[in-house]
Amino acid sequence: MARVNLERRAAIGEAKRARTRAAILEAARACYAAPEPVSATVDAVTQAAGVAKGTFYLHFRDLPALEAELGETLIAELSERLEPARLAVVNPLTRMATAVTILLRDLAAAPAQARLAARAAVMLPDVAKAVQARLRGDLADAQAAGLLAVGSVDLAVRIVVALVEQASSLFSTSRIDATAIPDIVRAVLRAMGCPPGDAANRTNEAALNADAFAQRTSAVTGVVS
Amino acid sequence: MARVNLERRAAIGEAKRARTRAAILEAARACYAAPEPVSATVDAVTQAAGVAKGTFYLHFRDLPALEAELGETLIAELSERLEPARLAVVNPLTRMATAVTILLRDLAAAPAQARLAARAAVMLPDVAKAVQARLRGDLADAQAAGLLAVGSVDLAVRIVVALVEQASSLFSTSRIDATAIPDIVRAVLRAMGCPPGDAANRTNEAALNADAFAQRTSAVTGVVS
DNA sequence: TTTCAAATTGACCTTATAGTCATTCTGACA
DNA sequence: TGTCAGAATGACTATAAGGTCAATTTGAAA
Repeated sequence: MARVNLERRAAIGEAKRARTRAAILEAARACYAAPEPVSATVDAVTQAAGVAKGTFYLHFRDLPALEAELGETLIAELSERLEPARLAVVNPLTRMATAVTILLRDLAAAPAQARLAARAAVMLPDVAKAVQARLRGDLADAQAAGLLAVGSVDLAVRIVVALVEQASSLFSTSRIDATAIPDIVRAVLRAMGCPPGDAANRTNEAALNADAFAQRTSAVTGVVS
Repeated sequence: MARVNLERRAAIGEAKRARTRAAILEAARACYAAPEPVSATVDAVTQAAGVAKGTFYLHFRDLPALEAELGETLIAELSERLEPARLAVVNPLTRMATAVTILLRDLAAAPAQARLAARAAVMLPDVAKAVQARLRGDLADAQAAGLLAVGSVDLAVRIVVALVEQASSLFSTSRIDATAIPDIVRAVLRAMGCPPGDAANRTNEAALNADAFAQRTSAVTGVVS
């Protein structure tokens, strides 16, 4: 009887395995983004993915492990979405305003994504941390340039995060729509210390920047049902 | 054998009953205000109260029913704490700033109370609604007086709530202390549309108002361990 | 067509929590 | 001091969720 090539054999299942793993991740995204909070359980995820419960544990140690991976994906997507525009804007406050505008537009356009983001910010500290790191950089620059009225950069970061998270939560429940975005961005800038007129100007500039970098939205938001 | 007076008999246990009920409510407060989020379960509450599980169900239909009652108590306490100062301030934005200052000072002084408030705002929508009703009144007045840069009163309310909730959460984890309060109040006022200088003036005025109404703090915050 | 390592399955176990109820305890009154 | 309605108890059931594993299915290679 002919010998079986074990290494070859070991590679056979990889495609199938990868497909199942992706299905579980995708189902988890859908669960976390569901309109009424489906409690994110292993049973719910596996049922949504159409696989048996045991299969879950072949691919992830437990639910937190899956959440961590999902979080990394979200961070990568956010980064890919925001960095190009951020790199193109020199003034730190306008840069921050541009990123906030793009982010809020995406969230307004995709409530499911907004729900996912809102929950990720609460449940996945790493996602929040990664976003805040960039924000902290911008605000530290602003402080160095004498543009920041808030005493500590850390507090300024918290203020921006609070406003964006609130907006995200309002988008996710459709209590506001995209037309409120400039109002929110102006409020963020004013909170940072911009005089009202200056805040309005920067918000307009941020909107133009966001227009210029508006391509590829679907690549990010199209994934979630 | 002498007859027993049944109506009289029915009233016998009332004091005992009321004491047990109060103990359960108090234990629930402690659970919700615990440093690391003790999951609020019937078992946890009854154990903290030193009563058997069945006793809980003699006094409350279920956990949501207890939470609703706890929420009403919190609303009443907040109202008692904030209304006197609010009634004394004429300008709506300064009134709002005064209320925010008093609230944040209380929360800074009592982390357990801050934790309770932070969780109540998320878990007990009625508490949040009641507070927001007052806030909405102030901000509607401000809009009528042309003091509001935010387009909709509703959005303005959300912005203030977001900032106060973020602050509450930071107090509850001791990531900021009371010295940050003026910074936060100024940021709130600026977000509403006050020019930076005006925001600073109103914040100072609010601090003086808060000083004047600083009595009785212990009556509110002393309850929670 | 047969083989077999890997992938998958789902019944089963464990733990945590909600909620019930027959039984026991308590204490003011007769 | 004995009575007994009401208060309290805690063992009990039911359910939901995490996690395991012996048995079954899959599919490329032989």
